[in-house]
Amino acid sequence: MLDLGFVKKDFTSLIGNVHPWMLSHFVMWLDIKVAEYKVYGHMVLDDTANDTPQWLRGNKSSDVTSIEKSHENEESMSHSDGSSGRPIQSFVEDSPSPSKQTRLSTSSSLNQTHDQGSFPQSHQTPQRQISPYSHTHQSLPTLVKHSPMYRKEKPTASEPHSENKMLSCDDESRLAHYRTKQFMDMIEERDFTQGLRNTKVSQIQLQERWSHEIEKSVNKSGVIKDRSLSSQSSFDPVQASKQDLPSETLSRSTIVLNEPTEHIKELQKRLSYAGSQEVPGKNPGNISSESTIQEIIKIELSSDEESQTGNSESHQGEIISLDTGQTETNLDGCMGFDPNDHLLQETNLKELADVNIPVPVTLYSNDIRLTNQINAGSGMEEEASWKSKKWEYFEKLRKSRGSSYMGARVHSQSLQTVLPFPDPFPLENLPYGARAKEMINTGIVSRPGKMQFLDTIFNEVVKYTGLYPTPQQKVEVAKAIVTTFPKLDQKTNPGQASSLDSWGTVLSDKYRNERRLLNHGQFYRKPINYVSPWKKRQKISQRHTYTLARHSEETPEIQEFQEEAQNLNLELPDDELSNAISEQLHTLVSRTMGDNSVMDIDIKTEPVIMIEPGGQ
DNA sequence: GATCACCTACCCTCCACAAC
DNA sequence: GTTGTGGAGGGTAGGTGATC
Repeated sequence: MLDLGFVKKDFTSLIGNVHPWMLSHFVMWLDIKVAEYKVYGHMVLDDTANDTPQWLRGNKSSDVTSIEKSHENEESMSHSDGSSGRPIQSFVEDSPSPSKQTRLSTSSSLNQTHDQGSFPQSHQTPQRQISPYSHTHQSLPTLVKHSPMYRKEKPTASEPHSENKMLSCDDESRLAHYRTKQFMDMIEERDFTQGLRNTKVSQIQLQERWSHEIEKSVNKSGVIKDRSLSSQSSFDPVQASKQDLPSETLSRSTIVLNEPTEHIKELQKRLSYAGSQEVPGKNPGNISSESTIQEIIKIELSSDEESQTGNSESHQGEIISLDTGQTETNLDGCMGFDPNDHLLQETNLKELADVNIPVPVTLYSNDIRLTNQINAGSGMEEEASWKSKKWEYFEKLRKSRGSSYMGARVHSQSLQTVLPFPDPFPLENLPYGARAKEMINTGIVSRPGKMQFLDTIFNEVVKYTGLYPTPQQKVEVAKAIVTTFPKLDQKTNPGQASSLDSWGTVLSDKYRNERRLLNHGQFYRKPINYVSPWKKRQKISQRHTYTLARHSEETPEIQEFQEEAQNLNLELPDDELSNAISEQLHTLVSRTMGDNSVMDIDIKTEPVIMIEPGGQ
C-alpha cells in the first residue's frame, strides 16, 4: 500500500507531465470520480482507456488521441524542420492573443473545432501563462466582486470565458482546476435561450451528458438506481438550516447528481481520504447516498483538523487531507480555501444558529427572555454566551487570513459555492423576537422590531452568504421580505425608491455594520484605548481648560497654548491623559511660551487643569 | 436622572471596473 | 486618460434600552 507521500509525489509528477489538453479532460473525468467517491464512498474505478466517457474522449478533431497524434506530428515537424514550422513555444510566449489562448480553455473543448497548433510544444514545459479563469487574475476583493459567481446578476453570455488577461498560476493542477471551473461556469451561467454560441453542443445536451455519464457510472456500480432519491438525500440543502425549503430548492439539489455542481467541485477540492479502514465517525465509507451535506462536511472538516495536527503522513485508518496547496488563495487571485477559515468549522455559525436560542438582540432582550422559557436560566447570560460564540467565530474568521479579514471574503465566496442560496429565501419560520413578530403582524415598522427582524434575518442569511452577500442575494432577501410579509412591503425610509430598495439598503447597512464590528472586534474585546462615540461627544461638551499658573495674563501665546491644549485633549482618550498629554504639553509649553524651564507640570484630569511650571 | 453601550441610518471617501 | 458607477469602509449623529 502506497503511503500518501508517494501518492502525492506521483500524482504531482503525473500532472506535471501531462499535456494541458489531456489534463483538462482528466480533471473533468476526475470530477465524476470524486463525486462518486463523495456520495457513495467509493469510486467506480476504470483502468482502461475505453472507460473514459465518449464525450470526454471527444471525437473528430477534439479526440485526445488525435490531438496527441497531431501534437506529436507537430513536434516531429518542429524537430525535423525547425525553420519551416512556427515554433509553438514562441507562439505561446510571443503571441498570447486572447483568441489563441481561448483555445486552451475547456470551452473550446466543447467546441471540438479547436486549433491543434495552439498547444505548447513540450509536455515538459506546460503553458503557465494562459488564462483559464481570467476573473481570478485580480486582487482578491476584485475576485470576489467580479468573479462570475459573484456577479451572476450580470451574466455576460457573449463574453468569452477565456480572456486575454494573463494569470500566473504556477501550479498546473490549479490550472486544470480553473479550466474545469471555467467549463462549469460556462454551463451554469450561460443563458439557456442563447445557447453556447461558440460550441456545437447545447447546454442541455451538456447537462444531459453529465447526468448520463454519472448515472451510467452509478448504475454500473449497482449502488444507486434511482437518481432522484440519491440526489435528494445526498445533498439536501434543507439540512443546512433545518427548514423546509421550497420545492424549487429541492429541485436544485436534485440537479446535483445531474451535473457536478459547486458542491461536489468544492468538496472535492478539499477532501481526500487515504486508507480504507474504518475510523469511528470518520470513515469515508460512511458517506453514503443517505449522507447529508453536513455529514460530508463534518468529515471534511475532520480531515482539516487532521491535517492541522501536522500528521501529514499517512496512517492507516486516518483521514488524510491532501496538502497540495492547489486551492490556496494567493495574490495572483487564484481562489481557494484555507482549512482555517471554512465557515463550517467547529464554531461555525450554522451550528450556533441550530441551537435553539432566540435571536440575540441585546437591547431588547426582555422580549427574548420571554420567548425562551425552556432555557430559563439567565437570559442575558445565554444571550451573551450566544453572541460571544458568534463573535468568537467571526474573530476566527477574521484571523483566518492573517491580520486582514480578507478571509471573510473568501469565506463568503466559498460558502456561497458550497451552499446553494435558497430561492426564494425562506423567512417564515425564523425565530423572530416578540417585537419583530409584532412588526410583522401589524406592519408598523418600529426600531426595536426592525432590529430584531434584521438580526434574525442576518443570522439566517449569513449561513448561506457569509459576510459578503452578493447584490443579487441581497435583492433576493429583500424580495423574500416583502413577499413573505406583505405588510412589510413598504418603504422603511421615505427617501428610498421602493420597498425593495429600502430593505436592500437596510440589509446592506446591516451587513456593513456587522462587518464593522467584526473588524473592530467591539463586541467582547474593546481596545484598551477605545473611546466610545458618546465619550467623544462628552469630551466635546466638557472641554478642559488649560492654564499656566505662572502666566495668568491673556497673551496671544497663552490663547494659542490653551486652544492647542484643548485640541490635544480631544484627540486623546482619558487613560492617556497623564502620560501623553503630559509629554505633549511640555512640548507645547516650550513652543508656545518659549519657556524651556517648565519641567514639572502637574497634570490633572479635571475640566480645569492647572499647570504649575517649576512645581510652583 | 445621568451615564453608558449598542445599533441604525446617513454621509463621505476610496477603490476597481467599465464605458467612452 | 477621463468619467461614471457600484460597492465597501470609516465616521458619526441620534434613538433606544440598560445600568448605576
